[in-house]
Amino acid sequence: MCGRYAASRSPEDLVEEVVATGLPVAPVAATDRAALRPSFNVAPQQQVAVLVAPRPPEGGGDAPDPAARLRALRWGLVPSWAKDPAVGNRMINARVETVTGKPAYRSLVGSRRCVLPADGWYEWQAVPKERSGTGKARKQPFFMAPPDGGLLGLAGLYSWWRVPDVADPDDPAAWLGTVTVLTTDAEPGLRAVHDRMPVVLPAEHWRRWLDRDVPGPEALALLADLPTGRVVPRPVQPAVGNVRNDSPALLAPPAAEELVGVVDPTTGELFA
DNA sequence: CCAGACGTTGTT
DNA sequence: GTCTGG
DNA sequence: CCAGACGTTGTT
DNA sequence: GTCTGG
Repeated sequence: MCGRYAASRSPEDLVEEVVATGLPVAPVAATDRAALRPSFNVAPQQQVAVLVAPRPPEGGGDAPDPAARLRALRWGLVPSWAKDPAVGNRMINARVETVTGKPAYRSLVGSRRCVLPADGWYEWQAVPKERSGTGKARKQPFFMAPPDGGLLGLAGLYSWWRVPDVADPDDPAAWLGTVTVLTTDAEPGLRAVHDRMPVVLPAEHWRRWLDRDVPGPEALALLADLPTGRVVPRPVQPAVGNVRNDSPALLAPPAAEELVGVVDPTTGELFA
């Protein structure tokens, strides 16, 4: 499901676009700026741009800073009890149906919710070998995105904790920030490619989803009955499979011969 | 009780 | 087959 | 998610 | 940390 996506906007453009939705966002910290490289091929274990809640009031009685923050977090959640950060290799997704029952995720639902800004995400359609002209099993990548190029917000959970081995709290290595993407059943228009998809949260829900004062169950209720049809699939270059490839050319339509045996998800028929 | 996992996807 | 690296 | 490795010794 | 498996 969601193990690869595109996020090609600069941090400054992201902030501007999110502010335009009505959600205040603080300027990007210099330390995060360098990590927030625009990319057409974002992969697990990389630093990704994540919207997190406004900073809670510090000390006593101060009003909270109302602005959300755009932070760089590592994709692949590492819970604070993890002895080996390699557990994050497997925790790139959390099923929304079961998230409240999972030890690795349950505690995050109440106060560590986030939004991952994205252009769209990639899914690979399995092409059975008997259908592909070559007689070999293949996978054809699709890009799922709004036709108008609009910004998506993927619902996620994150973790942020002090690494005890590093003495200096000002050392960037003294803190580990990681994130996972919530997944759900694919909407009907996408199921011919893949049966799961990330939870795509409309911009009008971002503020409450991020709000630490909104209890977990109430926040999860925001994810029920989300609108469908905003995202449409289109076949793209197989080169997207290698994360070292990163350019807008990945989104070009493949040659017709690449699509032998591939089901057009918009019609359910094979590509001609 | 301690030891060990803690996750999702897709596939034959 | 399974894990790591990107 | 896919691509690519899958190993050890000793050396700078 | 917290739950499951033994």
